[in-house]
Amino acid sequence: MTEKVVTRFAPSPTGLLHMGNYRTAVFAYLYAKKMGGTFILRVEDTDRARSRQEYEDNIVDSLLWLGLSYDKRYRQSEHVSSHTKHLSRLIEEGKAYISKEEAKDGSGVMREVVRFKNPNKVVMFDDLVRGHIETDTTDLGDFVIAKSITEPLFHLAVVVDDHEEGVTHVIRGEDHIPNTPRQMLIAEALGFPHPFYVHLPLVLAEDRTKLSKRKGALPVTAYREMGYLPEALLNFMAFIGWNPGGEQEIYSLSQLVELFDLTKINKGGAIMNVEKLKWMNKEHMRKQSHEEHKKMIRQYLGDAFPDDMLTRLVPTVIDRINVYGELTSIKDEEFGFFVKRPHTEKERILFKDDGDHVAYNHLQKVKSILTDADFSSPESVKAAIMPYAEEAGKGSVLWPLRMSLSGQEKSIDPFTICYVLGKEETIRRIDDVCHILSS
RNA sequence: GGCCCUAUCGUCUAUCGGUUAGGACACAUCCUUCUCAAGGAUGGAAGCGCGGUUCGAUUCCGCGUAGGGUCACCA
Repeated sequence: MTEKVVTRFAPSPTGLLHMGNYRTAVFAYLYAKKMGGTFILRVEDTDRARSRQEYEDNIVDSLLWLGLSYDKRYRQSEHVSSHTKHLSRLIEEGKAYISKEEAKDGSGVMREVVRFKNPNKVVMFDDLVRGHIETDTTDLGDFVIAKSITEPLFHLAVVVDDHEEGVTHVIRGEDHIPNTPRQMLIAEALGFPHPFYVHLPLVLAEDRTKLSKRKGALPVTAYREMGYLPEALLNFMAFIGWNPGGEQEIYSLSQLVELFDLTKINKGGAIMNVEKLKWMNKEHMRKQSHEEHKKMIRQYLGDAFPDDMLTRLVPTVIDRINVYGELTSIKDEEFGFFVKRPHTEKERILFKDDGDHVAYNHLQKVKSILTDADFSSPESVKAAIMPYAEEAGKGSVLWPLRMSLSGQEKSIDPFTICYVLGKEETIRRIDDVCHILSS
């Protein structure tokens, strides 16, 4: 019988976390769920001076938004008494000692810190993605594991917590590889068995260095604010450094859980490509229902659009954006004319060298066709108009029609515009333009 | 600099010794089209170098090269 898998995501609440950070959470979650195990969120707040509640809140928000629900959540500071207990034992057994030395803050005052007594040995472990790694710990020296008996530091806290929570797989970024030997030394001194180590390749910025805030990495909540779908972001993050094989790329969270396989994790770091993320977002948008589309679009378009008009407009909007947030900048230009009648000068209505009367006659004819036309879909409108347009010249008919309705040189096709506007408004706009042309 | 890790198209990747080295994003061209999108088709584009092992290496090993990570009383 194999042991039940327990993984954890252990961020410190000292800032807003970016995709590189959450990507480790994605892998830890996927593996735990795949194995029917437990996923723990441990907030590493041992640096009490830098830890902030708002950052912790942001971490929780982000995780839940992504769909990475944890089975347990706690703060490392809640376990200090346990850290202290094990630390005392280490000191009693001579495996750690209190050292009086000058504070590193430059104040010159003498302070006591707790150092681990390094046995100076070679430690080795078999990383589940990188294979065998061994390090001579001699050059690590007697490293500090606590500021005082009641103020444990990272390495000690991690080792004690992972053991007490029964963590079986430590899944983290490869920047933690150098920390692993220290933590193994502490675990051995405490008599704890070693968990499996899984060091993930790093998420890189454009310059191939570790992604970081100062290189422009955004907190994941910023992607939410930009109108990305959590499923898309999750899918994207799962595919940085991992691939199930095969050619499908769009997967839901539950499918990812089903497919996840630790042995298929890559070793090399990967640059995150925003263009691909946008494409993936569009693919996930396409999987949403009409109601979901409408709800999201309404958030960005506001109340200016009557409900029935918005319903008709939804498919076109979805077609034209990759991310909902794009609507913020294009809504007036691309969709504003639906709710605000365009004001168009005579010259812009004319197609190429056509004269006023040509456009006027075409519009009158189209108007009479549309008066009896079926407006139930863009296709039905198109079916009504096209025979005449084919006969009279498509540009000469369709350009003035589209300009009359939208006032835009570049816009959605005229049939869809008619359909969205509805018969009454369509005819009203044609009349307005005919009025201008005949004056 | 010490220690550690990594190496297939511009980018993300497939290949578990034998393939015309496949896919996706991006890009280009064409089709569609009154315009702009969307969509469809096509195309260019890769195994870091040198040695081994092997009948055969992108794949296994070594060396080199390049890149990255890490060296706190942060995590």
